[in-house]
Amino acid sequence: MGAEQINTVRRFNRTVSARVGVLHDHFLGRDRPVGEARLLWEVGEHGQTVRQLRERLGLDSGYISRLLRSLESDGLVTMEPQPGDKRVRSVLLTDAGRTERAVLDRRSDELAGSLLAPLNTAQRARLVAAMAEVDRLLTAATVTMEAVDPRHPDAEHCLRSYFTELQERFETGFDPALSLLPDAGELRPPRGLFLVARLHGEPIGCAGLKLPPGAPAEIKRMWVAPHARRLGLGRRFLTELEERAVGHGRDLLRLDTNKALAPAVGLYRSCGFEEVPAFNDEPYAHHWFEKRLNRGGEWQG
Amino acid sequence: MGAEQINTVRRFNRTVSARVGVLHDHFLGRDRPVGEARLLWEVGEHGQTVRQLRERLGLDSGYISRLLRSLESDGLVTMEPQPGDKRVRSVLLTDAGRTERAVLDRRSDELAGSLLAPLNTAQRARLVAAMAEVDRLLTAATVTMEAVDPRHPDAEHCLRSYFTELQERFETGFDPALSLLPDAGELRPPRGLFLVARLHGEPIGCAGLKLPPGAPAEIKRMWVAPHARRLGLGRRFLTELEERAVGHGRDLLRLDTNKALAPAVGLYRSCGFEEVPAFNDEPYAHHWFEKRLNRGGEWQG
DNA sequence: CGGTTTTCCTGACCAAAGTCAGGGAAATGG
DNA sequence: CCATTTCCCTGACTTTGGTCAGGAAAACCG
Repeated sequence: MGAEQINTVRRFNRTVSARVGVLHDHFLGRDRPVGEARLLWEVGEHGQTVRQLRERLGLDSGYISRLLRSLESDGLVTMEPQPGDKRVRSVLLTDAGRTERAVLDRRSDELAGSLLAPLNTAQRARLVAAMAEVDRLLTAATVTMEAVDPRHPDAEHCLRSYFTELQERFETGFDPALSLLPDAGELRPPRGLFLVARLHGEPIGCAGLKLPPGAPAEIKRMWVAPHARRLGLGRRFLTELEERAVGHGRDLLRLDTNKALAPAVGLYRSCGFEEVPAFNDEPYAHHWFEKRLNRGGEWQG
Repeated sequence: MGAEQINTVRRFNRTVSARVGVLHDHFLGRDRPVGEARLLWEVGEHGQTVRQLRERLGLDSGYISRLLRSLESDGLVTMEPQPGDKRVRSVLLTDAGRTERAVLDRRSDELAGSLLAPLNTAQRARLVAAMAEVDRLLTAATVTMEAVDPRHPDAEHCLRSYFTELQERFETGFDPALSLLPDAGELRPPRGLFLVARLHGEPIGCAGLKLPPGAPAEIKRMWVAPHARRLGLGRRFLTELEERAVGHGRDLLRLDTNKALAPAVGLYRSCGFEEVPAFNDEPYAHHWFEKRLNRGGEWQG
């Protein structure tokens, strides 16, 4: 990335910290400490466990406990042990808490309005569009990818969602028993690997890589959660898997896919995969692709 | 502004506070309090007066004095009375201070880099472009406009810059003595008014309005500093002056201008001004415009 | 020249934010 | 069923950020 880009980002950071960051906190915490206000906000309509709050806000457990006690004594939240595990405590908003949260909500609207107010219609439209773009791309940049065991709860969550989606999208439905499904062992070192993408700790996508000895590497079970699409995650999965395949000394990467997954087919093509004749008997596949990896992983960014 | 716009801005505020704001402070203040780090940064290469620092950071005078003393005892800054006015104290970075500031600088680069790193080339380019747009428009939204006395130092600063610019741009040069210059009294209530635009307290533009009894209102001496152009300030001045003219019961607004000021001529046209025959003997004018204000001030956002 | 204003500094004070060590109850794992 | 771990709470503590009232020195103004 160029120095010019870095400078633009720095100017942005500066302007936005000053204009949005500071105001945000002052608006939010007008009649109660910012910490409490943020916490109240994070509890949300449906309640949260203490652990979830701690992770999301990145605060010390003792500190958060004290903040919660303060909110509780103000009658804004109630706390009760979870049925399943009585060590874990759930935090719920009371009616008063909900009211207070609505106030924060309104302030947040006010702040947003105050940013737009001095601008004319055309400028507003442009600012809002640019903000949406920044939001989308920063969110994309926040997504982490990590290799995990295919039995990991996050991995299993993604796989279940993946199969459910296939059932809905394939004309013929989808029966895992008929498909050439790799078992977990094939997607776990040393015979393969399995990536999970997460946003704020929540799993939002997965992709597996088979590394069979003496045969080309093969991508399996790539999936991105519907609400996380259009963030370039598919591309990022492919790049990451290519790099890892190269790292394992492979020079050819394969995959098969179903015609119902049109966006995926387009993605493969645009990432340099070429359609080839069937290289397996997967009954649900209509397209087979492969890509040479000689100097792979550098085709884009 | 629509609910959809507000929501986009709110999502933006949230994402950006979390990603940029928090990181910004933590990166900056890794080994010294954020307050001190920000202050050290603001002192900058060329030094600042205490007053300038106070205004820019918006901090209490006692607080800033203590922060400075702490930086001084760490050997990062020196303070000395200004030659001209010994009450005012100038803050200067020592070599150690410069080194420390360079560290902050590098961290700021790192933060910027870490935001871009997970993205591919195309995404980076789009993010940087969108950030530049947000920066530009938020800066525009930060500009304040205030009516001041034409003798106010900020007003005089703008007027001097304005005349200097006219001298450079007019083919014939510009001699104030030959021009139909309103005296200060004509641009001060009750006979008129004078607006100054400021960004972070610095004057960056001006515009005067004559409200002669029994004659149409007239715009005079509109100027925007070169570094603040393309922010829509010209439009904003016109809108503001139109509103104020309407507020004073006027229904016609006039102005004259020189052909060397092409962008201004374009602006007047696009804001609904129509060219009319000369209505005065201004020797430096080539174009005369007017605009009906029946329901003025609502033509745009 | 004498009163007023400006500029910065000082000391006293405070709340918010955060850290750390430990402890009790519940769950887990051999 | 016992040792270990997990989860949270508690109390004691520190740092940071910030306010306020006043005060000394310099500059300004009539």
